[in-house]
Amino acid sequence: MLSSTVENYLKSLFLLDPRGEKEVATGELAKSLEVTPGSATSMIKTLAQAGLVEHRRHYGVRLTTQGRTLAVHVVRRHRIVELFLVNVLGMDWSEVHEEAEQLEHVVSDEVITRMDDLLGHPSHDPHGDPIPSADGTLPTRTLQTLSFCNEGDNVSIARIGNQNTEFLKFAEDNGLLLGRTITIKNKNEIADSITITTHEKEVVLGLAAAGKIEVEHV
Amino acid sequence: MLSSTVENYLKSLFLLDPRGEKEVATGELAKSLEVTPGSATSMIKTLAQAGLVEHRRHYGVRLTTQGRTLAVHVVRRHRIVELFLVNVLGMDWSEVHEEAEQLEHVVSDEVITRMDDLLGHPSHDPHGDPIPSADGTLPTRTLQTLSFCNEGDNVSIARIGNQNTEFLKFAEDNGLLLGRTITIKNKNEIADSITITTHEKEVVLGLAAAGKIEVEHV
DNA sequence: AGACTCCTTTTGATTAGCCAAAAGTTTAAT
DNA sequence: ATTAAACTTTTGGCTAATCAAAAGGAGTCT
Repeated sequence: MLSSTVENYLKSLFLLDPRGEKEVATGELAKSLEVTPGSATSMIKTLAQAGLVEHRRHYGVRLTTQGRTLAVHVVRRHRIVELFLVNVLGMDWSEVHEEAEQLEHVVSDEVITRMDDLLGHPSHDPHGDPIPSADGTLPTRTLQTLSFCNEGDNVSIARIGNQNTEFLKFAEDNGLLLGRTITIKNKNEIADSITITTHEKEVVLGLAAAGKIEVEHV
Repeated sequence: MLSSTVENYLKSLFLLDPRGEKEVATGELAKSLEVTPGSATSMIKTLAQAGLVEHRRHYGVRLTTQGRTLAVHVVRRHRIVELFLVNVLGMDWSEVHEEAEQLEHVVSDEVITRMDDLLGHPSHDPHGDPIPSADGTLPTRTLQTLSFCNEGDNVSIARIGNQNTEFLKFAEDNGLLLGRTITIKNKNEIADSITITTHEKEVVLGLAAAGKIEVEHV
């Protein structure tokens, strides 16, 4: 059995590079796990030893096929648990991330399978992130961030790429919910802001925040 | 936050002495946690330091009020999770103990409260063990073990005091389910056995096994 | 090339838990 | 009153994971 720590390192590596396209820098990994770079280096060595990552000293680290498979399963557990907490236990999507962060390391495959059945084999979690299937395949969608949309675009919200509770509460309060259709009223690169309308409401976002919201054209 | 290890020590102390009547021996505690006596001794010191237990060297250890409160909450989490896994996810009562053993350390109070609501504030878990309420009170019942019953007694099964999967499967296969009414057909102290009937079936049990089954007279 | 900056890696320490085995206590038995 | 048996505690050592701080690479700018 993998320790929670190892699972978290693998998960972070996966989330920092879901396609396995690049090498992840030690510092980037360390930051995402909130450990010092030295800690990350030594864990990378351990993971490399175990064949879960490939490490080129001073350049970066990349999941092996084996490591990626394990990482995907952690992510699957996380996302199914999140959706379960929202759909079955009625929790708020803004508060389930932390909880799932713990549960992902202890729920058995048996439980995950049953939750998945009960939920009807969902393809996405409450934040719009894809749920890997049991065999490790990931549904793909081509999304665009809100910050790249242009004035007049009509788009539907597909994913919120920020798990921060405050951010999610803000989104919820302003009608920025998955599936909602919104219109880009104004975009101002200089002012670094974007104005959108959803139903009646008008909301102004900074472009950094808008970069965390992904949409599909309708 | 308490570590899982500390929670397990507290829980074991509670289960070995639910009423807080006696001092628990180091060896007994060590055996129940499957650690060496030396490990138990050193953890006992840590717990005593933290004010969670009282320790009389060479005599035994006992939960303080504070320690007991924490232990009861761990037990509450465990039992609610068990019932949830059975009633909501449809798992078999024989397989939920191990799962709950892990989950009890990570599920938040929020989740436990919601599970409890969904389950309708149950008083007992799938094995007939009482579920402490959120304020720490335990429902009490006066039960008798099957091994103390006499020929001709008509009793209803109230609790199975053995979490072993094999044992629970055996019980299930032989109709020894909570709430079932059974009749004691024969008891033979010399042969160390007891014969009972449930519906049509006749089952013979050793007295040790019968000692793990608790019943209520009807 | 030399110097500088920004990373990464190494080193040395720390903490929680665990074990094996030595040393110490208690109790019971002669 | 000794001795033995059974148990508990202590000691020393191990592993996983962490951090702080020193040392080491890589790339950049002059």
